[in-house]
Amino acid sequence: MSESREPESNAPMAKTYQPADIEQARYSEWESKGYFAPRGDGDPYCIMIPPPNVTGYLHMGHGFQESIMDALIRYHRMKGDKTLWQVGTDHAGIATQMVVERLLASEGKTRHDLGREKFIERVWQWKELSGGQITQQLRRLGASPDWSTERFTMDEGFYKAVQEVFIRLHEDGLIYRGKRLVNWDPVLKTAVSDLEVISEEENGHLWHFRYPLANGDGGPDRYLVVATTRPETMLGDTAVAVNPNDERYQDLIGKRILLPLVGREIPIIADDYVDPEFGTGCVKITPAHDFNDYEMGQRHSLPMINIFDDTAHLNDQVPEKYRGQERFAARKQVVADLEALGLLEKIDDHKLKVPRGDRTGVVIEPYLTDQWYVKTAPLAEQAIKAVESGDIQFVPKQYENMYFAWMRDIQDWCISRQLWWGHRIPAWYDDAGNIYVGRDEADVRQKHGLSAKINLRQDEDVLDTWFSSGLWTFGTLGWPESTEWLKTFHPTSVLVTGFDIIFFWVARMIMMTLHFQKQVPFKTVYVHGLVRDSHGQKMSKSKGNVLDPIDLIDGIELEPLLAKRTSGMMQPQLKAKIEKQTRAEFKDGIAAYGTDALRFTYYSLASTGRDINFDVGRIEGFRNFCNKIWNAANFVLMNCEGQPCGESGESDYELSLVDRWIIARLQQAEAAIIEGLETYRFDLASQALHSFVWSEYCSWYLELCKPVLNSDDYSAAQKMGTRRTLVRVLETTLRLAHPFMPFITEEIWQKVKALAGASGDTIMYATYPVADGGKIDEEAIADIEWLKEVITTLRNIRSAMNIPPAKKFPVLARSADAGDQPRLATNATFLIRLANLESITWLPTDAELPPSATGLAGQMELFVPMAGLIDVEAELARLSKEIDRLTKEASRIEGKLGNEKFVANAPADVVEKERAKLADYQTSLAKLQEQKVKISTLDD
RNA sequence: GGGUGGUUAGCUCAGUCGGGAGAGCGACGGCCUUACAAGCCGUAGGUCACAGGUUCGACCCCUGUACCACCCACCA
Repeated sequence: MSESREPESNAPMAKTYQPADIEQARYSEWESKGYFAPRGDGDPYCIMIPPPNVTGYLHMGHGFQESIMDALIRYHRMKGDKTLWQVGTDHAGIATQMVVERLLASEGKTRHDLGREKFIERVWQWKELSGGQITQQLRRLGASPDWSTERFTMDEGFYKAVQEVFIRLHEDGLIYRGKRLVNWDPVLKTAVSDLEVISEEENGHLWHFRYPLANGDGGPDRYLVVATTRPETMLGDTAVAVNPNDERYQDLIGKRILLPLVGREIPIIADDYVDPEFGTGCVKITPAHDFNDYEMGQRHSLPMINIFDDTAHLNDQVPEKYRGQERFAARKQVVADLEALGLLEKIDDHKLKVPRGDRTGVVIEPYLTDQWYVKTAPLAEQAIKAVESGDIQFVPKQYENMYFAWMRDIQDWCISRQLWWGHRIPAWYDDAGNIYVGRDEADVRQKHGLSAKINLRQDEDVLDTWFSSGLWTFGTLGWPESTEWLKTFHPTSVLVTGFDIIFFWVARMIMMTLHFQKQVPFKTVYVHGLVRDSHGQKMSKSKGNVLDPIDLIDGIELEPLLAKRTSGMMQPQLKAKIEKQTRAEFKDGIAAYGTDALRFTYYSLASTGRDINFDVGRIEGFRNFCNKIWNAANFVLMNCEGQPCGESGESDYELSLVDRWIIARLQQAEAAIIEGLETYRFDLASQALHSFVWSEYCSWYLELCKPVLNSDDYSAAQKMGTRRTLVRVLETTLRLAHPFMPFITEEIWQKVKALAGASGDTIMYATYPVADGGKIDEEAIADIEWLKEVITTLRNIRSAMNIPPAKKFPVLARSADAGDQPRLATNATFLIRLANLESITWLPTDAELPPSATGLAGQMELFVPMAGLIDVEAELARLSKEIDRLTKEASRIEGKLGNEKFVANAPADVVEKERAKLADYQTSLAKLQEQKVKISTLDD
């Protein structure tokens, strides 16, 4: 990493592009000068950053997402909008608490050793220590948020907003406390929401047990067979259910089972839920440990026996033998004991969905506890309408279906977490168990007229992290105060996010914001895909395929990269494989590509609605693109510095055909790039920019300038016109490219702005180019396209004939098209230079031709005399190939035109076009065939 | 079980209104040509997943199938 230095506008440009020399220095300058803050009186434009975890680090997904936001922000800032990019971080309750607990574990302690207060202190310390990392990394990406208003979801203001929201929702009857089954993570010892449970299919078993009938009901020789995937829960069974219409069991409904191992008598009940086709048609019912059983238990008023403690070990509701056993140990024991009793009928292999915590990966236990809930139905109704009405639009649109499907079937949201790190729930209990909600204890006492004698204790739990992030768009702008910023920037313009948090975050933000702010939080949701590795694999530590955006910017040697990928692994046995893989893919480590190249790679891959596969080969190509721009600028400066180029508004210049052509192409590029930005097609925008810069400006325009600038045949006015165009198109291109490649564009812009007659302290505030249709000179475009075709044809002959690049040769030309001769005359200099010709001579149509290699450009025939140059065989082969191609094309069109229905039904202009094409091909074919005959005779 | 997206060159992907299949990277051949070898010039490479249908005409519209990815759902 290079040391940062002050940018020097007057210093000559380095020979090659060295991003490390410019990026950090430029960023410091921007930030210190306060360029990122909103300014001016334009239309407000605002993006809220999805707040990354405060103790997190930047990964490829962030890099992608922030790059997209920054492009939008820089584009709108340059357009003159009053632009705010609100930045901040999230306290990320579970994730952060887990990190700190892991730290404690390495010291041999648990959070309980410290106690709540000390533990929270410890988390704050950790936050102060590591909290700056991700925001520093954001800076490395060139992100331009307004750092002066940075927020944190547990800062003072958020604390107030969260309390306010909780209290008001409670007052509105939209928050309630209830005892019911929740998803319980026995490692974290907290409830989690439905979204935090990932169910995946795993191999398991279906155990069939015999449940004998109770003594008075025909037992113990009569029994039912129940099937279960979770034998240990039988200790909490309070019924067996059958389908009411199942003929096999009609006589048993209402009778009783003597539950084995436990000795409890439980009823046989009838319920429609039971599928007679599945298993034996008999289901054991454990209302306290299964969501379906819970509902059935409620329907039939069954007792609910909770047999687990909060770590999923058996409690004293079970026979003594099993108490204290871990759930999977208990499973084995129960099966063994039932088998010993002769009650195990059989064990089948069975695939089942196993619910696991998304953080811990442990099996989630349905567990009966008191929790706080948000009643979501009324909120969801508004949220659905907002999207239906188009007040909020998803890009791409198909995500709206996903959103609707979830919203229409939304469950109440369990918002309490049995954690320590987070917003503590503003509720207090008296000794009688009455609940009071308020800002603090004093507020509660005052509000409810509770004397100091009454003992109050605050709820121990904290709120789900997403509860506070749901307030992000308005909470960051000062709510509940009605601030100027809130009025100016809310609703925000667009939310840029991944599909994975549409339910977690986007949906909840929409509900919360509509309820409290009476506005949508954002007008557009741009949903981007997941960044995967080059083979489409998810990046993960255990796969060892993780790329760090900072490593792509700064580069990294092989050894540190290996160390990074193999350290701190959960599964050390994968180390060797990852090492081998990494060595194979990055035998020389990763080069330093710089931020601009990384960003451009993201844009080029950002088509909508699909994940992106990140290939390091791509970034190299775009680093080369940066170098291309760098060198083009070098060339422009070499030719323009100290020379008149109309920088002071002089008008005594003359624009050539070539100048008018590149200006026209620039307008087209501008239109395409803006279209891409406006429609979130960053791939199309970046492609348009790339091809304009490389394939038009560099490959053709710069080359076409050289003859003008280096020859005495052109007037001062013509030269000035060319220099003026050269530098102004470059300057405009830099502005066009700035949202994508902020650093290199600023660096070069500072050096060319004066020559281009531009001024300003930073390109960030320069106006974004707008296409001017009046500058699209169709004639110039047609002429230069013609010129390119002629040059390409001649280069093609050179290559096919193996004429060395340095060897000049003469060319003869003739044409039936009257326009060709003047075109040729006008552009002869360019032709000679770019095709490296000795001469070019116009022939009358009836002139005698020497034996030549032939090429066609439109109607014009180009001849390269063969004397000493041309390989007859090669030329025959070339002609044959071209004749073949044209013949095929011609016959295809003949077929089409021979079809009466086509001629009758297709639009006239289409038919006419086909006819013209055919005529064209036929003329060309005739010429080539004539040549072929002529050359063949030489062959003998 | 329901739903969404995808299948186009060796790889990664564009493809607008239905009318002669494109880009980048890679490959191959030739060049240290006075901005750039991180470059220049040229070349090759496609049964647009498959099967039907609509149409004068289908990568594109319709139906079905296969495979891949993802989302949702309570079958013990």
